[in-house]
Amino acid sequence: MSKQNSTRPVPQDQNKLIAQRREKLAQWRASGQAFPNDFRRDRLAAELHRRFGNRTIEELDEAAVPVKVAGRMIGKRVMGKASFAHLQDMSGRIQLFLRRDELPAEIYQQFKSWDVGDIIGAEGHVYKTQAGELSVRVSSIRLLTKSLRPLPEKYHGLADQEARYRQRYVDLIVNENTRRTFILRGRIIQSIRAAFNDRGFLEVETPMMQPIPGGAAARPFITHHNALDVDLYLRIAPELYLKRLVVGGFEKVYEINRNFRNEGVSTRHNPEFTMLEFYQAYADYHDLMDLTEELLRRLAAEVLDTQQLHYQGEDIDLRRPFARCTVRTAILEYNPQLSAAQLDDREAACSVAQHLDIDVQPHWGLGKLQLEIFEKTTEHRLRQPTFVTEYPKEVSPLARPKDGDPFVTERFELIIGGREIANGFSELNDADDQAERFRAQAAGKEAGDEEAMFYDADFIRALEYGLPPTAGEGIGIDRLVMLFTDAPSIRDVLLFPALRQ
RNA sequence: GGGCCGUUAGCUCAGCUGGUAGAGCAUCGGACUUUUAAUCCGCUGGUCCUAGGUUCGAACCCUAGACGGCCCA
Repeated sequence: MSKQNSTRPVPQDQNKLIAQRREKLAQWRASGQAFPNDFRRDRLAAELHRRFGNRTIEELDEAAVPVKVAGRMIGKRVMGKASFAHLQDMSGRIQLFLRRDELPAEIYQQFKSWDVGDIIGAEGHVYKTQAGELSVRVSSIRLLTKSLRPLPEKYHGLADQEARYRQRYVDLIVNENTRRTFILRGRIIQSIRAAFNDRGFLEVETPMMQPIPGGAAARPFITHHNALDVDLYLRIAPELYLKRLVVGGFEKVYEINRNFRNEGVSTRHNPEFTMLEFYQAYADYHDLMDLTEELLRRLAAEVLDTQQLHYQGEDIDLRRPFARCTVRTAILEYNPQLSAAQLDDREAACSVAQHLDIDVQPHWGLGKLQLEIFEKTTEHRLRQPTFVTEYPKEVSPLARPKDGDPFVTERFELIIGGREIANGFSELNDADDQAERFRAQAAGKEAGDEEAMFYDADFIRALEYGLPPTAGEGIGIDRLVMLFTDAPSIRDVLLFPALRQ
């Protein structure tokens, strides 16, 4: 296909197929209103299958239930004086059965000239064919919208990845699996809302445009507000605003919305992606791990009707208790050649990292080195659901230090299929400690670390009013949907993934 | 940012060692009153991603670029 001119006007009648359809539309226009909007359907395809699918031919003939259906004609088989067509609506497909002699004069001739892809409305009664397929036996039928462009071939559908992403509307028309993925995505989000509402959480919305981007280590997008004449950042996380709400007394809050990170695109990264974040006062990271485990089981049961997932050829069982280990013990378990002493000494860890081809930066401390070693050697090997805990304080500037071991924090990540699904921790609610951590981050930024955090004075002020002991967590919705829909790329779970123009 | 692969009819794809491009489906015309990848007969349909270059001659070889896929950073 032509890639460069997607924003330029395309020449009309650029090929014969479109020209033929335009000619049909021109004739249709000449005969009256070509785009009528007064047809009302009273059934969806799935409803017909559900209610009448197991009735016999005789029962259906006897009842002769009148129905009106509408949708896109996705198949058409003309056999002379009788025809079959398939109509696709939001819920599924239903076959139409038409006989010339049962339709008003001329209508059957018109129907024969309509094209696969046209939007039609049909009225008739519920019927079952000799082959046993539930159908609507049509007594009248109308063309509601002429389709000017031919659909992809019915058997192979649309296979070209680029076309599927750029023209998602076509992908959705012809690829059942694509429809299924996005229906499932909607259900997952619906179930998440239900789960949090049931637990007494309040759904909130916090700024997407922030004067100080915070809550994560990432490069932000910058935009400008003309009237106020200020630069604003698209948020990289809602975290600092949600914690302000807990200070305000909303002790259980959650938000499902978009985050933006100005980084590369890959099968796991899109510049805008959807995140669930939630905060619960009077809880700690252990409580959140328990909650997360229950949440995933509930979602799977509600949405997939099973707790055994199949992801890219791998079985992932949510029924078994999720494994729990620390960053340090996980590294040692998966790297038997390493000793604890090598992980606990900066010079030794630095040498280990360099041998792993990690591009070690001089300002990295032991905590950052441990994290890099973990990500390089261990994370991708954690296939079954695993909570990895006790991330170093150095790489967790918003997390509460662990009592008795202040080198690490009360933080965890949930890894499934080698990928981070969730990240949560007991929140740092010591305003002075947080101010100190922000200063360290700001110093890192000065030194050239583009992902380091800004000092957010208002957030410190909020903490000074008192944040109750709180735990908070973020769950990447896109990655969760990938897992549940067996999608190899994040682009497969985004309706309109980011692509070059 | 790097490596590998890809881009040919509306769609899915062939196209050998460089000799002027093919199939299936769809479309169009015809037949057909229970088909469902309907069937049968006949006919259409091309910016071979773009721009240069090599060559008597380029879909094919070379260079640069665009877009996409996968992997790595």
